[in-house]
Amino acid sequence: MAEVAKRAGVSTMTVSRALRQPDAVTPDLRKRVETAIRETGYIHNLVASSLASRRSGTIAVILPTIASSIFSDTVRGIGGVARRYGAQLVLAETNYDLAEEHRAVAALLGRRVDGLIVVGVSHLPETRKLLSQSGLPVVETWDTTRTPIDSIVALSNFSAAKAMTATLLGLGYRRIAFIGAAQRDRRAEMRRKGYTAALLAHGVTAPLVYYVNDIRSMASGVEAAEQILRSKDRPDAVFCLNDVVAAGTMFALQRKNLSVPGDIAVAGFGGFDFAQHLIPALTTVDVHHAEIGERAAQILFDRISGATKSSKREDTDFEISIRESVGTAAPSSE
Amino acid sequence: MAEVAKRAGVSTMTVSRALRQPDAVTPDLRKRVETAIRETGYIHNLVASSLASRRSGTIAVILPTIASSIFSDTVRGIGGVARRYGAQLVLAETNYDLAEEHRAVAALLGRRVDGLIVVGVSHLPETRKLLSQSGLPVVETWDTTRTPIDSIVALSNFSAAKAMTATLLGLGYRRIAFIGAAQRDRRAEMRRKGYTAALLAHGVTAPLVYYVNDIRSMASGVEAAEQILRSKDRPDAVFCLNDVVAAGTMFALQRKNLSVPGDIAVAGFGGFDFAQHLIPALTTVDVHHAEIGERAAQILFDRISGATKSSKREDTDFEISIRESVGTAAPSSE
DNA sequence: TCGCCTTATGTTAGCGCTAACATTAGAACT
DNA sequence: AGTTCTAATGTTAGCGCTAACATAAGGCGA
Repeated sequence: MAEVAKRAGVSTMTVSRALRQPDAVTPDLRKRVETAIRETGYIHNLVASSLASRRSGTIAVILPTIASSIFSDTVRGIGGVARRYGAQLVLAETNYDLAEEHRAVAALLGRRVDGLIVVGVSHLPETRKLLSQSGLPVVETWDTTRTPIDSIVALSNFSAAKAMTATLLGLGYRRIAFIGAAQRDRRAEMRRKGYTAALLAHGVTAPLVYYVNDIRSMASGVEAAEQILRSKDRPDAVFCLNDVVAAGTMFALQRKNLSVPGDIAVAGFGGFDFAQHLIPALTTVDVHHAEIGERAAQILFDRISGATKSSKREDTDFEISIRESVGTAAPSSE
Repeated sequence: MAEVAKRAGVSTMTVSRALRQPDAVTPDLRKRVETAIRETGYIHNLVASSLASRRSGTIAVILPTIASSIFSDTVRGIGGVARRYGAQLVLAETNYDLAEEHRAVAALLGRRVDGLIVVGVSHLPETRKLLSQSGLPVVETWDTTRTPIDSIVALSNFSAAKAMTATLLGLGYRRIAFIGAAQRDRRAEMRRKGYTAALLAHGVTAPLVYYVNDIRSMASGVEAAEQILRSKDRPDAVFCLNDVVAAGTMFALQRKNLSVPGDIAVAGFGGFDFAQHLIPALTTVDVHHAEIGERAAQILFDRISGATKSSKREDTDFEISIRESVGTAAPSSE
């Protein structure tokens, strides 16, 4: 930087300003600085800049997985807003593991990110402590709680799953199974509870719940289908914790010569792009992925810039999209 | 850090060492430092650490998209190796845009990453310059070239596509169409060329190429199917530049009442996890995604640690997986 | 024309850590 | 016991920037 300054005949401070707030520098000088930068091939050292300014221009996004497009639209939403604010995203993957989440949070705080967007509200106590003590803005997403760490863009997995289950009941399905996550995952668990609640509200007291190990992979649908077929009293509908598993289950059932929705209806959760294209088109709970990301990012940058002082809560909607994978249940023999 | 040092009764240097190379400190002191860290809630400032040590412990991964799981297994492969080396990943998405790639590279060099893994070998001249002048280890992947910037984990999109096309020809298909990318994308382009080369080698001089806009989305398959149906002499097979588009095309064709592979065969590229689960199971060029990531990361860390001095080239394999979406062409009337 | 205000640029002193060297204590030998 | 070596810890001097203040230069009204 010193060399650029010398070449442009200015102080390093002017170079710094030309880089960070071009408007604060006379056009003439700015041009000279830019020329000098080009000639020397200088690259602004953002590490030193972060240390001196105590702002890294970086925000952290912590999510369970980057596989299967589950959260990629949320990231896209965040990315769009981040670009407007000239911030860079650092993604960390936790693989649905709270200990890994803790490690990621610690590392990112060490890198002095300006704020964090986290998927989920379930964290280790020490992670919560770390985040709240850091004083940084934090936005939790994709789940709901009465005690967020800071701000939250909430989605009620419970209500959404309950609504889908109620819809299936309304269509005449009676033996509705739920495919949940064997691994600990609060969002999957809330969906299961929403499912159970809808059944109970309808007087059905015997939920049929099966679990799969890897909720990111369609292969789990094969597992699910096998469990379903082994059960003595076959369900007439299956509601899966997400669209990936639902698609896998739907295809696996068809491979076992069951017709969907003729013999068994299938519904998913998430409203992923691919769901509408499958044959049969997958019924799902449509969640506004990108919007969640955008709103979370907006809240975060409002806090970072100081425009907002207090934590904020926003709720997001969902829609039940009934497609071909769900029909109307034949009048049952009950 | 000064406070931690005082509390533990040591110098800051000892704290630094306890943090960075625990083995270089007496167990007794180490324990005292760890206690002090816990009591004070101290978080190691990696920004200052990076500045002082000139190493950030961070590597950049630059990819076209994080959507649709196209590169997520590659990232997973990189991540596994990075963890072993205690490095953190910073992901940047370019949306298949070289100007965005340039911006990402500039920003990441500014953050003084220790090395970069890039998808693709096609870059703006200034990006190439930036990367080679940086002196940092760079590993290009997922494509091949005789003039890599530094190291490369190569995959011949040309040969792979050629092999798939030859296989289809071998199965009796004669009017094979190719679905390519409307946007500029070297990997897609090389696949198209491989397709054309195979046709030519077989005496077919009239390639049938269609283009879709968004190669990350199954919706593009609908576009593709429409174009195919509009063509006056319908193809008997379609080879798509990737599995996502192939799946979309396959379903869209079926919705237009064509049977796959009865009326038309469909093949994809990539060997994504979901391909085998679809109905019909999707024929594809199987690429070892995770392996590409692992090998690229291994090369990168060998360079970063100084174990390797010179750039390295590794080639990766592919396999043709014929599945249900491709059968045997009925003896044609030609 | 003078002083006052505004805006553009420069100066100084760190940001919080670690490289490199200096020191010290202890072990191992004669 | 004295010497030499080794390993553990401490000291000093930055890493490359920018915050905060200081200064200089121009603009404007009276």
